[in-house]
Amino acid sequence: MIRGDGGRAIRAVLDRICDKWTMLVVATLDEGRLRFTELHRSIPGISQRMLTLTLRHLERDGLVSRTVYAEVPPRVEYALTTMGKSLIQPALTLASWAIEHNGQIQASRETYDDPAT
Amino acid sequence: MIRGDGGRAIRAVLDRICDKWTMLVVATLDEGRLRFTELHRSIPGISQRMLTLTLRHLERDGLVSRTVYAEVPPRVEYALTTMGKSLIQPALTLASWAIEHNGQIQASRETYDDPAT
DNA sequence: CAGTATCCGGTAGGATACTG
DNA sequence: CAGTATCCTACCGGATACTG
Repeated sequence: MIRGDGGRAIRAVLDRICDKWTMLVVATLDEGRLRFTELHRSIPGISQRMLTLTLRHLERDGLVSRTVYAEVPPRVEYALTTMGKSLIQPALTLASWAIEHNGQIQASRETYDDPAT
Repeated sequence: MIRGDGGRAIRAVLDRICDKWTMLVVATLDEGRLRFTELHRSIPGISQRMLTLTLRHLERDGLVSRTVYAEVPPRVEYALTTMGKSLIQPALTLASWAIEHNGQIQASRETYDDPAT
């Protein structure tokens, strides 16, 4: 199935979720709707710029909803849409694989990098 | 789980499979062991350079095995390792999600990009 | 608070040419 | 056949400063 369309299907997802922050933002929002600053605090290391960009992309793709409240000071809340939530399970499947095989991969790298072998 | 370690687990996979060609190479090798040129032909658009790099990374991570036959002209065969094969299922889960939601995402983008709205 | 604007360095990856 | 070696560019993403 992956190669069925010349890789376009799988690439469609990968292009969407494989940047540095998207999965992390989605995973964070899985715990509930959050404001911009709360997200910023919840994701260590992300810059304002990248958080904004990531959220805009997710909003454009319909994975995240953005709600602006007409208050002073302004309040903006982000939440996963139904489609956004549906991404969590496939992502978890992949995450499980990562956790399960991370040790083996690290070991393989050390062997590969070791000039003595 | 995704955020449990600050996103390191999921990022470990993503960093490994999210470059432009890795998943496609893995998926192609799922159909059987192949030589360099066969892979090159099977994956439209990939350059020799990127195919080599991708294969080296996969080999380093222990996902792909490389067998050199002492012949003239040289023959090199690539195949998925057991761990490499184990990546296929999680990848398929993600691919299914992609195929299932691609239409919805495209629609969302068009709405988002339409200045009339 | 929730962004935008600008600058800037590193790197992914394409094109091309060469080799054991 | 199965790669290296180089060059070159686009763009990802960090740092910083400014704003409704």
